[in-house]
This record gives sequence, C-alpha cells and structure tokens, in this order.
Amino acid sequence: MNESSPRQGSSAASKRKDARRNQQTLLDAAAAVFVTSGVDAPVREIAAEAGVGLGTFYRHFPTRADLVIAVYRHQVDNCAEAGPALLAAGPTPFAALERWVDLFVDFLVTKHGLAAAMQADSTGFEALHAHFLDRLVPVCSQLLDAAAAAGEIRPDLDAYHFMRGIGNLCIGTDSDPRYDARRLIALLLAGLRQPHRT
Amino acid sequence: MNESSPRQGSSAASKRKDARRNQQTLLDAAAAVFVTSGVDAPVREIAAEAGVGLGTFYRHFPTRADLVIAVYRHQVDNCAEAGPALLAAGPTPFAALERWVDLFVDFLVTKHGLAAAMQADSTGFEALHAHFLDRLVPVCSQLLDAAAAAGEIRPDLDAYHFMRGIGNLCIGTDSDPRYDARRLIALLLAGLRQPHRT
DNA sequence: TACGATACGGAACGCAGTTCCGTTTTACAA
DNA sequence: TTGTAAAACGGAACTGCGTTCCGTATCGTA
Repeated sequence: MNESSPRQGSSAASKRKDARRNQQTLLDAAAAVFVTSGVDAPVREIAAEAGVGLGTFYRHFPTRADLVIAVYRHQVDNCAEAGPALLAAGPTPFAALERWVDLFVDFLVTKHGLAAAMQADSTGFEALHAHFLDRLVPVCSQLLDAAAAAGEIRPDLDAYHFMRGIGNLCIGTDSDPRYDARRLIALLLAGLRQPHRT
Repeated sequence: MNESSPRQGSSAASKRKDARRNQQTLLDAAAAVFVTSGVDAPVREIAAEAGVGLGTFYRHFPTRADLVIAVYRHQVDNCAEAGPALLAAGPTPFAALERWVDLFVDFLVTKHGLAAAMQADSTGFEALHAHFLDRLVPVCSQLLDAAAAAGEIRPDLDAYHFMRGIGNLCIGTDSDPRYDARRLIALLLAGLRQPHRT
C-alpha cells in the first residue's frame, strides 16, 4: 500500500526518454524554487526554471499540489520511518515522541510556507494534506500509544489531532520572526503529560 | 489612540449622504456574505450583494482586508472589553483566562475561515492581523499576568505567542469537522499549568 | 527513412484583487 | 429654483494566478 508498488504514475518509468528527463528536471527546479520563493511559488516560475512550457508541467503533474507532494514525498517518508527507529532507540517512549516531533517540526518549518499550504481548504493542497496524514498518522499514533502505555502521557489524544495541532502551530514561522512555534509545541507536549481532566 | 477620536476615515461621518449610506450597505452586505461564503468571498460578490460597483467598494475600503477589519471591529472590541470584566468576576485569574479563551475561540471559529485569513502573509490580511493583535494582546497579557501572579500558570509565555498559538490552532475548523481545536487549546492551557521546565 | 504515437510549448481561459476614468449625484450658492 | 464644481458612482480593464487546449516537434519503431 506504499512505495513497494511501482505504480506511482508520476515517479516510475513512464514511456519516453525526454518525458522522464523533463519530469526529473521539473522536480529539481521545483525543489530549488521552493527554497528561494517558498511553496507558493507560481507554476510559471517553476516551469521557467526547468526550461519547459506550462503544458509540460501539467502533463507531468495534473495539479500544482501534485508537484509539491512529489517534491516532498521522500522527506515525508523519511519522517515516517524515523518513528519506529526513535522508539527503539530512545530511553523512553516520550523521549522518542519529543524527538520525532522535533523532526516533524523541522520539516514543516524548513520549507517556507509548507505548514500553511497544508491547510486542506485553501489553494488545493488536499492531496498533500492527505499524503501527509496517511503516511504519518500511523507513525505518530504508535509513538503516542507507546508513551501512553508507559504512563508518560494521557491517552485521550488521537494522533490526527496531535499532528494537526503541531502542523497548525507551525504556520506563519516564516512571516514573523518573533513567532516561535516550538515554544507552543513544547507547551502542548507539557499539556499531554497532565493527568486526565476530572 | 483608539475609538475616542472620530478620525477613522472609514467609519466616522465622512461627507456625503450617499457615501455614508453605501458604506453601511457594504458593511451589512459583507457581514451577510461572510456568513454564507466565508471571509474569502470575492469582492465582486460583496459589491453585488450591496448593489454597488467595484469602484465604490474600493473607495470605501482601500483593500479587501480593510473591509474585513471594519466588519469585525466591534466584535474584536467586545472581546477586548470582556477581559477585565472576566478577571473581576471569575473565582480565579485562571478561570477568567479560560473563559476569555473560550470567547476568543468562539469568535475565530464562528466566522468561516477567519482564523486562516489571519495569517499575516497570505492574501493581504496584515491589517486585520495587526488590529487583532493591537487590541487583544494587552488584554490577554493582563489575564496571563494575573494568573501567573496567582501562581496558577507558569509565567514564561507572552501573550503574543499564546494568542498566535490559539489562533493557529483554530485554523481549519470549517474544512474538517473531525478536527476539534478546543481540545488542543485545552491541552495548551494544561501545559501552561506545568511548572517551569528545569 | 517514414510515420504514428507521444510529448512539447505557449497562447488563451476563468477567476481573483485592484485601478482608472467617464458619468451621475449631491450639496451649496446665486 | 437652478447652475455648477466637487464628490461619489459603476464597471471596463489590468495584473497575476492556476489550468486547459491544440498546433507543432520529437521519439521510437517498422
């Protein structure tokens, strides 16, 4: 149900050589543009950077969001894979959870505006949102369950809410240097340690 | 430095009768449209609802965001005024803080997409963001300080971060009925009660 | 080498916010 | 009451965005 099947439509071996090359060129160009101009960079800018036309862009990525997914797919997967590893390594499940959250936040904050783009409603990033959640919620769930089982945190918060909360708190880190999302996320984690509300 | 001086350019008595009437018509129309279509409703839709042209719209509100501010100004002010009242009434400062947060969240969540629109970067809502913060941060600060002075919460979180956090957590409440922002906000409040991190 | 399938480029479309300007309405003075 | 300048009006038009469409170029094979 994941990367093991090579039926990815926009990443596996398509057909013609130039097509494959252009797809990769677009991915590279997008990665570069996202660094300088943020994930909201216009499609035209990405296509120009890649030196291809708009038609080419949209044949490879039916929608702007599909490109964003493709660009960040690896990193989402890395984040997902880090979960179990941290759990195995860390002194306690909660410590692993903290480290994982840190990784997750790094990811969101490093890419300019990614967190904001993840809001399902706005510009059509539902697909990104969905992939994110599909891949990461189970991992996060595992970490939360382990910490709850160890009695380190209250057990009444599902991974979906937890991740949405963190994702939301990361919004706007670029636009305002005063804002420190990690501080609030730390508070959220502190709140998790509180005993069940009477 | 606030509503006492009648120099508000877009709310006080301007000059001509039709101008004043149209301004009010636009405010009413906007309030109505925001309820049905959210704060992201196109300017054209609002102008049409009001039965005026686009020129009229932009003479009264130089920018889309200025209209949004004008529409919600009263409610922001109400929220600001509620702070001291709750502090005086509540059994403890923390209880007042909880109630005030509830009010604030109501406000953000009731208006479709307001929380999302408040992100400074996106569509030009810096002005709304600014008014919000100017008006509410001092109030929130007062509540936090009182609770901290009473030893009910840790004293190391400034009102700006607290409000940004709450605002961010409220993002996306319309787009996904599963998501319950209040739950996460409660967690944030619980985190506030934790003693200072060693 | 020829030719059909595949991919390409970019003009064009729809939909935002905003600007501009010719026309209408208002308020006031004669 | 009527003339007139200032103020306000309406909406066509401009910019910038994502996306679609289609004539043209390229690829791979017979």
